[in-house]
Amino acid sequence: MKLATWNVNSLKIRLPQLLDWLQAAAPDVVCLQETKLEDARFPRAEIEAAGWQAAFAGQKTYNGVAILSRAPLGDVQVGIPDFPDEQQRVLAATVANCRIVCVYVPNGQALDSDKYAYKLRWLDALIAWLRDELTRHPRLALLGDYNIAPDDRDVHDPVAWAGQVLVSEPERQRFQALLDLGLKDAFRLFEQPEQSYSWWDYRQAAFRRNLGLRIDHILLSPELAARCVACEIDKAPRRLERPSDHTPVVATLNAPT
DNA sequence: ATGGCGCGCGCAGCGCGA
Repeated sequence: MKLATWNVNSLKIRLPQLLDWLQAAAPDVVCLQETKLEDARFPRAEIEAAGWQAAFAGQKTYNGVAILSRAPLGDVQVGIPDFPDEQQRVLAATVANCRIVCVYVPNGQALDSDKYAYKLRWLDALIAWLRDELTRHPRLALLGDYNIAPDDRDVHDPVAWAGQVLVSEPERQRFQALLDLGLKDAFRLFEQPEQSYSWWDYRQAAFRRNLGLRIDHILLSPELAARCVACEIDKAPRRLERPSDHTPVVATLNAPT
């Protein structure tokens, strides 16, 4: 089973690329972020015609998450329980006996911003919810745009980025708190190329120069981590015309024994 | 040189992302 996450930065613009990528990469479950579409405008027909089930929770202009699956999606849940939020950033569903949680973590903008305080509160609520959720779902995968580069090796220029949003210590502590729940960073279960990133700024020819950050992650509960045989960043979509600034991350799991 | 690009909205130029 292949699980994937991709921040598409507008599903309206990226739909043709997404459909091509689904065909080429052949994942089983895909979590999307920044769809930027109201539910009434979600391209359900095109996605279903390509052979996918879809659950989605969107809004106009900002945010928006979706889960696509070859197999039926059950127990769809929008948002973090007991954390009222107008921003559509969380979607969970059960697929093939696994709980899939799709997240678009707030960016935070800057350390002195209200948005940063919201990011930390949001992450605390996510952690508390997942602690509980893991007791109910031993097979759980948390996929998405975390807007956190967990380690200096996930940053092209750690000195320039030191202390800034996406790499600050409070954010990294929240990422560690997710690992402390027993979740494993699928990408780091394996030997990886140096300077592996999942996002590059549109400016400064950042992709060509590989000035990126690794901020899109797949975290797996122990039971799923034990079945994980590969995790890769797929840079191919970033080379296309009008790409998303993020690129997909894919984890491959063996069938349960 | 704090911009630089791309997106949505909506029809000019701004807010936002990371």
